[in-house]
Amino acid sequence: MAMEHSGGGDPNRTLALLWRDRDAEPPVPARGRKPRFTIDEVVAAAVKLADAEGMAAASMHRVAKELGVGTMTLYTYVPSKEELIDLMLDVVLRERAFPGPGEPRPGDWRDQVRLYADRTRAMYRRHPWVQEVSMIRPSLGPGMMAGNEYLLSTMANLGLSPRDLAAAANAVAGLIESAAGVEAGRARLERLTGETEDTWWQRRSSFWERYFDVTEHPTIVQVWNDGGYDATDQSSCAFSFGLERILDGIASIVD
Amino acid sequence: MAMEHSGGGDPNRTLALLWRDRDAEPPVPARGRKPRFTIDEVVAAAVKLADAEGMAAASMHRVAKELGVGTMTLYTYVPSKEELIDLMLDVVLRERAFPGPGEPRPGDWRDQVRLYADRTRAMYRRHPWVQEVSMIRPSLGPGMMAGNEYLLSTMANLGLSPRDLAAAANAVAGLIESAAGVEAGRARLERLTGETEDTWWQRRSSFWERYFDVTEHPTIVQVWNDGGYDATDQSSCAFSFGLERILDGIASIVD
DNA sequence: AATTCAATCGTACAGCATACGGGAATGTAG
DNA sequence: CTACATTCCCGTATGCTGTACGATTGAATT
Repeated sequence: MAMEHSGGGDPNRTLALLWRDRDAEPPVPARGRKPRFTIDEVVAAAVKLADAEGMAAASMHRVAKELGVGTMTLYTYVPSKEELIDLMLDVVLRERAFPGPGEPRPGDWRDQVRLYADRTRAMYRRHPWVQEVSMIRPSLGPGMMAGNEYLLSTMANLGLSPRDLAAAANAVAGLIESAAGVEAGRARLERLTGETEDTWWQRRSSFWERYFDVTEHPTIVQVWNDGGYDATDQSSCAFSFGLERILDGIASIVD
Repeated sequence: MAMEHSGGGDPNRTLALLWRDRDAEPPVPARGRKPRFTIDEVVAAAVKLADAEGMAAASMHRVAKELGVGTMTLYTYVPSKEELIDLMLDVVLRERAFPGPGEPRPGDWRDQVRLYADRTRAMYRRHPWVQEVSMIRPSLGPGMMAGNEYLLSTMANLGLSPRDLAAAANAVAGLIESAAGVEAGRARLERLTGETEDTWWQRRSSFWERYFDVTEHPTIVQVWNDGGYDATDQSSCAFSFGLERILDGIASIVD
C-alpha cells in the first residue's frame, strides 16, 4: 500500500490523462496487444458504481469486475486509484457544460452565478459521491478549469479588485459546494443505509428527552418552536438563502 | 467489516458516550475487572495521532498501540470506530468554548459571528483532520450543540424569520467550514506529503505550458496577470472576505 | 515461424475494521 | 478460602482494501 493521498504519482502522467493527451505517452505504439477499453470506459464504469452505491463501491476490484477483467488490469489504464478518482471527478465536473468565453449566457451577473449554482447542485444530485472527494490540491482537469473560468467571468465586470474577485469566486464556490454537499450527503446516506432522515431522528428521540438541556440552548428551542426547522422544502430554501445573501454582500461593495 | 458509515450502532449507546452518561449503562457495575483507561484517555490518544499524522493514522491498531494495549481492547470502550470518531469530533468542537446563554460576549452581532469563525478556524488549525470527517447526520454531542446554539444566538435578534435565521446560521457555518477546511486540508497535505503548495505547483508547471488554453480561460489569465492570486496572506483574506460578504448580505435584509 | 512488446491477471503482502472465543483479573457469596 | 459472576483484555481469523511483482497471453512486425 501507498495511497494515503500522497500525490506521489507523476503529475505529467496525470495531466496527460486528464486532458486525454494521446501524444504525450506512446513513442512507438505499433507493437503489442491491443487494449480492450478506452480510459473513458474505465472511468464510466467507476462512476456508474459510485453513483449507485457511493465512493466505497468504486474499489479497484469492483470496477474491474464491472468491466469483466482482473483487478490488476486497471493499472494499465491508470497509474493508481488516486488518478482514477481525479478522472471520475473531472468527468462529472465537465457535465456542467458551462457556456465558454464567447457563448451566450444569462444577462444579469446574479443569474449567471445562479446558473453555476444550479448546475453544480445538479451534478451533486446526479453524483452524490462527489461530496466524498477532497478538492484540496484539485486535479487540474478541463472540467475544473472550465468551472473556475465561468464562475470568475460572471463577476469579472463588477469592478472588484483582482484579489477580491478571486476571493469572491472562492467564497461563492465554497458556499455552493457546502450546501450541495450536505444535500448530496443526506441523499446518499438515505439510499445507502435505507434509513430516512426522519427515522434517523426518531431513533435519537432519547436525545431530546435525556440529554438536551433547554436552558443551555434557548435559541435552538425558540427556533424549533417557531417552526424554523419545519421541513417544507427546507433544503432548497437553505441553499438559495445563503447564495442570495452572499450575492447581496458582493453587490453591496460594488455600488 | 461493516463500517461503511452505516450508523448501524445503537444511538442510545452513542449518545450516552457523547454526553458521558455514567448512569445509562451500568445497572450493577460492582463486579469484574477494572478498566485501565477512561473513555477520554482513549479519545485523547486517537486525537493525538490524528493531529500528528491525519485521520488515517487513527486506526484502531495505531490507537491501541499508542495506549499500549491490544487492538480489540478498544472495543470495550467504544462500540465501533464510527463512535470513536464521533467522540473525537465532539471533544475538539467543545474546545471552542463559546460563551453560554448568560455569559458575556462581544457587543456587535457581527463580532459575535466573527468569534464563532475565529474559534472554529483555530480548531481546524489545531486539528486538521476535522476536515476529513463528514458532518452529515452529525453526532449530537455537547460540542456540536453548543456551537449551533451560540451561532444561532448571535443572529437571533436581527428580526429574521425563524426559517431565515436557521438558513442564515446554516450558510454562515457552511462557509466557515468550507474556508477553514480548505486551509486545514492544505496544511495537512503539506505536513503529510512533505511537499509545499509551491513545489506542488512547480511539479505541475507543464500544465500551464502544455494544456492550459489561454483563449478558453481569459478571466483566469486576467486575474492571474493582475495579481489576484498573489500569495500575500491570500488565505486569511479569502477567509474574511467571504465571511464579511455574507454578513453584509444578512445585514442587507434586516434593515 | 520467430520475435517483440503491451495488455492481462494470479498471487502475495501489508493494512484495515471487527466477529469470536478464550484467558485474566476483580468483585461478591458461600 | 473457595467458587462464581462479571468484566476487561486480547490472539486469532475473516474479508475487505490498494498495489508490487512476475508470469502469461495475444497481436503486430520481422
